[in-house]
Amino acid sequence: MDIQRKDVHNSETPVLCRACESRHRGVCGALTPDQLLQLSRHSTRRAVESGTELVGESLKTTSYSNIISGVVKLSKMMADGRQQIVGLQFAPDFLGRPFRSENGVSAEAATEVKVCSFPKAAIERMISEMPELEHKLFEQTLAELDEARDWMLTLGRKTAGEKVASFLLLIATHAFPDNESDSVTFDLPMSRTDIADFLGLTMETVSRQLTKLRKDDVIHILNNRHVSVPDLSRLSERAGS
Amino acid sequence: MDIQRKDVHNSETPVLCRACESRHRGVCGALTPDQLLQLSRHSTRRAVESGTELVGESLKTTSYSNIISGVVKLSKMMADGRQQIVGLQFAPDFLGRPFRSENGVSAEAATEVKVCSFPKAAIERMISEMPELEHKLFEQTLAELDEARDWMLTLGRKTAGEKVASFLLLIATHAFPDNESDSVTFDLPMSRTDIADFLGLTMETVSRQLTKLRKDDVIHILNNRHVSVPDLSRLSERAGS
DNA sequence: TGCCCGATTTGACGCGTATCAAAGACATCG
DNA sequence: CGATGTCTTTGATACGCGTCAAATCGGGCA
Repeated sequence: MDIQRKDVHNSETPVLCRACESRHRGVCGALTPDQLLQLSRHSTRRAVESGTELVGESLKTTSYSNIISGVVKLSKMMADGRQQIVGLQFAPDFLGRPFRSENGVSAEAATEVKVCSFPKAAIERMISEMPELEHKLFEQTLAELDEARDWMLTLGRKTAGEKVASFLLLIATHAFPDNESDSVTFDLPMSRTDIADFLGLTMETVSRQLTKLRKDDVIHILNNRHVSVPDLSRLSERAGS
Repeated sequence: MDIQRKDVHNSETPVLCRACESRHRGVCGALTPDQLLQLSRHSTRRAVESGTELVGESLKTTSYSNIISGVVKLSKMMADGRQQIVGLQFAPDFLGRPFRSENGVSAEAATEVKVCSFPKAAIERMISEMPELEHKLFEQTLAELDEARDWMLTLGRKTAGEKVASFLLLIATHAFPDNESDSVTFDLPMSRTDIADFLGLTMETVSRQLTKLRKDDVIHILNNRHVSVPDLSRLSERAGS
């Protein structure tokens, strides 16, 4: 089972509502059936391949999207090319921030991504008419802020080994939000270079730390992407706390 | 002129409204005179000294505050004591997040801080009655998220020298949001240890980098706290971008 | 199947920052 | 005004991670 598959719903209806209504961070739980219908008239569903830039300067300013499946990375870059991934978004997160033109974050598909997009004007009208909807977006933003701050602790204070373990734990958690057992299997949604850019490390250091976790039998890796964690608590220990 | 003084308004009226109504990130611009009056009946204004914990487990859950003056640091700590400051809040920021009990961030006065507090119940009632107010809080949260992500780039990808320059720039900017000239003078709102915890460095490294900036005449420091920057653009170069 | 090319791993080495320790500055209080 | 304690600076050394380079892996395609 891979991450993408995990977050796909089996409905084929190309409307925003069906894609996300039952998910906690989705934006549509706040809408009435009528409103969903209205919104879905303007929405378009599409799949983009890994590496596609979803938000640079262009797309974001004209539309918003719900992530149906896949993983999107948000990143910042310095003038000299140094890059930092500042967040990962999983289905059913909302992509594109209201009331902002742009602040220098670019969004790129980390895996193959399916999104349901609709025009900026449509969602902004609905927001102004429906406090409920704004509340939903507010909740997601608060959750993102929490995640950003958690990650600041990781970036600023953890060792390379702890960072890599934290990353694996993050992916395991998001891929299986309600996993109860102590073991998990999943696919890494991104390359070693991306992981390094997320952790503030180099590719080589990420690789070495993964090797160390493998040698210590904390994880198993197949084909560079399939990861299985036999005991989550041992991984958690490695992550610091 | 020091940072605290800068953000104090000259009104002595102990109501929330007077303290923040004209500031961009204040929460009260959205309220009508009647509502301000109503709210100010429940509000209490107080000053706390540097080092006081404003939000650990206790205070935050029962009240919200507007920062009238001073600087508040938000931090996270690992089990073994490693600490990371995940944000600084200046007047007229709002302290205490709606719809959340707590997520492990503690808030501590970095300088002497004046706050205007009011009961959780009062603000939550007003929020539910006034979309405007929620919108205002949403805007602040979005701004905090931007700042958090900017700082993630600093933590993950900048060198010690760039980090320290970025910090000075941050303080200069927040102390004088609309400074036009190329030179500024301000007081550091916190100790070297705090700065280190904000930058993901050690105290010693912060000290060495400050010394280097001083030797290169990018900044001047008096009494370990008074900083003057003759040319902001030179400091900005040191910060990376 | 075998070749090719990008991604990943592994190795050797250097640098930047942490660590440990001591000296110096500054504020408080007798 | 000098003693005391805390914060800051400075110095010497160690080590983790970055850098550069080469080897190996894995997937795509003929």
